[in-house]
Amino acid sequence: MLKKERQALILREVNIHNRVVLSDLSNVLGVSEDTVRRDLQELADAGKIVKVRGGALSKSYHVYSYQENEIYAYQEKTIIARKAISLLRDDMLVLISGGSTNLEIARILPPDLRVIFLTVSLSTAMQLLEHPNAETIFLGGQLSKTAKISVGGDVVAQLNQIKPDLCLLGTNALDPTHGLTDTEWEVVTIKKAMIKSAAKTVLLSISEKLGTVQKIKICDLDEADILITELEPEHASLRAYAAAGLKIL
Amino acid sequence: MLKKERQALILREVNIHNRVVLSDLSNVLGVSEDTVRRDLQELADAGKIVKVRGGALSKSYHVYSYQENEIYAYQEKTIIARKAISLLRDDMLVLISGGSTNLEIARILPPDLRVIFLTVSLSTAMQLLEHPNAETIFLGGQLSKTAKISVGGDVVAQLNQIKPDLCLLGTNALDPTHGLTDTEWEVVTIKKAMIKSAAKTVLLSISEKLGTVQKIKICDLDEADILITELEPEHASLRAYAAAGLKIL
DNA sequence: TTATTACTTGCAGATACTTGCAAAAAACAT
DNA sequence: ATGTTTTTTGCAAGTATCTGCAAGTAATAA
Repeated sequence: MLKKERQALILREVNIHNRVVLSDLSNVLGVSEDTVRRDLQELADAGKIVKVRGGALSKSYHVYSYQENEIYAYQEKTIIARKAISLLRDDMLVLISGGSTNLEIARILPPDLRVIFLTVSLSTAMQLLEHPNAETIFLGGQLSKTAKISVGGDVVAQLNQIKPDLCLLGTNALDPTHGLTDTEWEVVTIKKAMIKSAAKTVLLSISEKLGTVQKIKICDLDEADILITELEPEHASLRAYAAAGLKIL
Repeated sequence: MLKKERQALILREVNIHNRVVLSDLSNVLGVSEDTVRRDLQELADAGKIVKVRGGALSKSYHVYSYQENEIYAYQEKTIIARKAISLLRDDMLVLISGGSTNLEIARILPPDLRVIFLTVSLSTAMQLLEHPNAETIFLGGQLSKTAKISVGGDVVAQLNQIKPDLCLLGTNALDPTHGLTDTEWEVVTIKKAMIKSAAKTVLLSISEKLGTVQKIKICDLDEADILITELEPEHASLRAYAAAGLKIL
């Protein structure tokens, strides 16, 4: 059998069934596993499949790619993400919300970190799945078209039954006197439940959002524990938040 | 034998069998391998065949290679999606699985259709959220890294408590005698529960998957109700499935 | 931990390809 | 027809690629 023929057959198999196993291919094609492995490697190098240990997967299963340039204030969010990651330890149970900062956390999560994540956000979940050692549990429910997260009583009920070590909460608006606020009733309900559920709540916010207020209140600042921004902890604009009882990172 | 004559024979052989092997041609034509190699090279230079090491392939054989970013068999999947959509009615409760065919359904869903979707697939859910009138409920649980769907007992338990009108099930492998099969234990468990839960199950499959078998069985064909492929319902390769009790669309 | 499985690397035999060349064949002109 | 030119062909030497094996390493499972 010609090499190209063999590779075309492999590619076809991957495209039809989404995955192939190396040893199966070796049997079916009548060549050594080494040869199949090299074929898979070539197809992967050509970007036609995704090579994984013991076989290969169709590329369409990995279409979710996110373009860092499109994210507003990308630099700041990366700094925040790094700080947040420093709080994570192996075997923690971490509740994580949606938003681009949390997406960035999921993206740059150290590969060897073994954490169990609970999330209500579709995009955060998608990104977490790319991580080799993270386990991801999605709290299901009715999906909000705007926020792209699970909302509704079911989610709150599920949140009441768990006790995560940490909640990484993306914020919409944050103010020393008005506390944590947001725009959507459904989202507020979920965030309230998340904060109540977690042992510690970490607020993630770019400094631009400091001192801004939205229409619906989630909670006062003292109900959260840690605030992470891209600024130095001693920065003047953070003093009011430290005074409100938040630990600043 | 004249050179032109020889090349015409080679070209015919390539067009009929999609492939030729250099050594075979040398024997059949009674010329040295070098000569055949030069002939193949000329035909390749003229763009009539594709030269590969050890032989040559017909140009159409390479169709599979040149659809990089596109979904595999996109045309076929669109046809299937349209047929599946014809089954949907306002106010139906529809269970929908993952896979690119279901993604296409979600993408081309008529905007005025008011359907409640239940899904375990992250990407299907994402796409459904783009629809103005569809309500989407995500059945949460532990997420499978490979299939990107919720798996585990929780999901099965949730599925047991609902009675959807329709289940749109993307298939991996389908065979008249071996029934519906798949590659992953967790996925099989979920699909079983989906089929059991729904009043009617619709199997979505491109014709290439017909007659293929994977390692783990989901169910026999008679446990599903409708089969949708891109082929005409009367097509010969569908007869065995109709005989097994499936309605063909 | 150990056992197992998959992967990497290097290597050697096999196979296929390139190049140059000279003989054979074909084409052409006289 | 005959000789000349051009093209084609087969061969040989050297090179490149492919393939399977083996030893060692890394990742995963028990």
